[in-house]
Amino acid sequence: MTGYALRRAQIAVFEGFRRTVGKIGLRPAQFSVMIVIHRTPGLKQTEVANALGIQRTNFVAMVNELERLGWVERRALDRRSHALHLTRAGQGKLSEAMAIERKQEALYDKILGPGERLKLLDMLRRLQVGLEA
Amino acid sequence: MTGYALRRAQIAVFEGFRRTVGKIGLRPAQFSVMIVIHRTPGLKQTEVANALGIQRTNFVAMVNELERLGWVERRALDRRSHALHLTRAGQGKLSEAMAIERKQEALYDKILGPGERLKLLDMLRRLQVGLEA
DNA sequence: TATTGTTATACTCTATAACTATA
DNA sequence: TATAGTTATAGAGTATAACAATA
Repeated sequence: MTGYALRRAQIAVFEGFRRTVGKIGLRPAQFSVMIVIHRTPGLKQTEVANALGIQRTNFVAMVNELERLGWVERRALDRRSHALHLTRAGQGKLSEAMAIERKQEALYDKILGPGERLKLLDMLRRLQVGLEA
Repeated sequence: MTGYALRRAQIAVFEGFRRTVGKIGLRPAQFSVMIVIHRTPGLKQTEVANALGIQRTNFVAMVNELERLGWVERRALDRRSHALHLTRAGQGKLSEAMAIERKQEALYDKILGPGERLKLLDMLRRLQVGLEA
């Protein structure tokens, strides 16, 4: 029941994401990656992947694509590890995306009623952390 | 942000499902299908698929497998449509699964605090319905 | 003509094993 | 010996197009 409700709501929200933020060429996972790199530039690939619950093995292709798109760059830390940074184009793209996303969040606020969205985020976070512990 | 929180919580809850209900051989989607058939026996394939947001084209293989497992049966309504019913074995399997799932829901209750789980379900439902409208 | 079920197919996401090179 | 990144690969889940049989 809880799992089903979560799944359906997540699908609906992701669908909204694709219709809005998606228009400028960003998928949900790419958006999350760029936000982490923006907030903590210089993290290693594996660190970014771990922070997002992505396996480092699947993360390689993602970084390849973001690099190909010119939004992210790998900088050698030593001869086996790469630090991730947003390029100037990546910063711009992320700003665009966040502006669109803010409108979506405002929509969720409207649907749920005043203050309820923050309450929802808190419950989701507690549920996730409580289960992963 | 909301999408990300939803996704992470959903993954955590599904992971819990697989570790518990999954032990008796049911995946989340199969569980949801069997619940719908249990609540409204005799629905056509397409009706069950629609109720769950599954495309009828992808639903064929799911019903095939549930039939092969002996939990669901197709009964001809006319010469082109099938009504879906749980077999006796399917009823038993679903009862087992629901008993395990109830324990999981109790865990979510404990993690979230008294009454909060119902509040969460209500918000998720309103968000989903609000977005699909 | 529209509906129901179906097949084929492709694409994304995710999971595992194994490898290279470096620390 | 452990770590970081990588490749290859397989399995879910999901999406579209096209079709046959039937209403």
